Amino acid sequence: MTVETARPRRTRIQTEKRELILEAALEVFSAHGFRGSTIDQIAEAAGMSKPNLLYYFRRKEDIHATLIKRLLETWLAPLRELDDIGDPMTELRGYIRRKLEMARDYPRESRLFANEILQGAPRIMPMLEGELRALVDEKVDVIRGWMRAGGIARTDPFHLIFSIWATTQHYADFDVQVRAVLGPDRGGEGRFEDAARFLESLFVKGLSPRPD
Amino acid sequence: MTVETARPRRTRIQTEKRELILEAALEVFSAHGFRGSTIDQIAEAAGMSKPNLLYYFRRKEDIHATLIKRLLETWLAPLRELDDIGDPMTELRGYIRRKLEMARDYPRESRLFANEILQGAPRIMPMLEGELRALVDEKVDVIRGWMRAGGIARTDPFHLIFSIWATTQHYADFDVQVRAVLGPDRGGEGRFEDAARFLESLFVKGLSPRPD
DNA sequence: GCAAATTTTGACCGGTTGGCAAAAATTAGC
DNA sequence: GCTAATTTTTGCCAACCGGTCAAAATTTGC
Repeated sequence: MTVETARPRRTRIQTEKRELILEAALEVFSAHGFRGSTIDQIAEAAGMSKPNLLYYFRRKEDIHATLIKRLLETWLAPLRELDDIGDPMTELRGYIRRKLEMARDYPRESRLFANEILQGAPRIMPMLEGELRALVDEKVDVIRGWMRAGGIARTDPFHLIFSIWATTQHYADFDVQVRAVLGPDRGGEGRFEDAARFLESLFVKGLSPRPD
Repeated sequence: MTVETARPRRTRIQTEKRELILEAALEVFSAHGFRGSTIDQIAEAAGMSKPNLLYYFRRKEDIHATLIKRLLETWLAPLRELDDIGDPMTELRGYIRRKLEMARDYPRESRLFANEILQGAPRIMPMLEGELRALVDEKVDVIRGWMRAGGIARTDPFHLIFSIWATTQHYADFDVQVRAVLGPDRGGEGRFEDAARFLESLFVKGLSPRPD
């Protein structure tokens, strides 16, 4: 028995306007959280009136839900790519770099997610306990395999994943703090490369097998 | 020229009730953010009526501001303790442990702070650019000294501090995600010790000088 | 170019929210 | 025990917020 996902035939205008609204909503929600954002704000950011916006999304919740659902796809992609075959250390470095690139290129998505988790994940709890947990369990097994094979040091794979999430997403979620502390970007290749270099060396050295 | 901080002589009841309100407000604000929280919620959590609460704090903003100001004191304390004298690696391990203990013992404060930063730090920007930045600069110098002396590996001290903040606060701010992924606490010494052990080994190994 | 479908607008509504004011109740000082 | 100061309650209001509705404007299919 399959669930009918009644494909909602959309007109050209509907497709365009919905996209416009989602873009505006991402901007607003990521900056003020769900309750902190008003439909009026989103409507104004999208350049339309509130009732007009509500013609495309009947509820504020619907916009948010659509945004979150879409975000999760991109969000878990890097972890999904963590591959069994291939050199462990190279795989992990790749994962860290991809996560860091996401924090740089999609900071609003990161903050939207952070907002949701901070408030107790009221709308995505099932996904955390289901899809996310299953995926992490799967990748933890991969990492454990690497540890047994001596490719990386034996540590807690769960907390390893947490620490990669934390350090990379920090640059999106705590961006204003990072900027305030570092001051105006002083030339060079910029913060991103500095952060990438630091994290790479921290994790590579920190996880190298039998160092003494 | 000193700024007169007109000491507001308080009665016994005022002292007690204000404390009660702040405790309730911390609970509410940290869970729902500033805009997501209502005075009514806080009043109910404090066991009093809304107008009664407003007798002690004339505005919602005032409660929040008081909370934030108080939080910052405790928040920066661990970093202030980072001491020049003493073994570098021991100092850093101590700092990591203290930050992790704070995430465990004061998760609400951590989330209050995270909420504030996430929303662009509208109320504490000056403090970030002033007090916090100065303190970090000072400690960065200490760390640089250690690096020159060969006590720890040469890496970017700013990003080192960021990564310690990120990894430790993660356990408070993203608590629900950590719980969802790890599942019900399965015996043993618990998550806290696991996290402490992992982070300690990651940073100690990752920062040890000339490993090869 | 015309009818039907779609999109946009403006007016509105009920509930919530932050905050005020004044009176009533309580407490503190003597 | 009486008075003045403090605390609490009741009642309220104006602004805001999510959402509805019906009519007007526009676009689409032919």
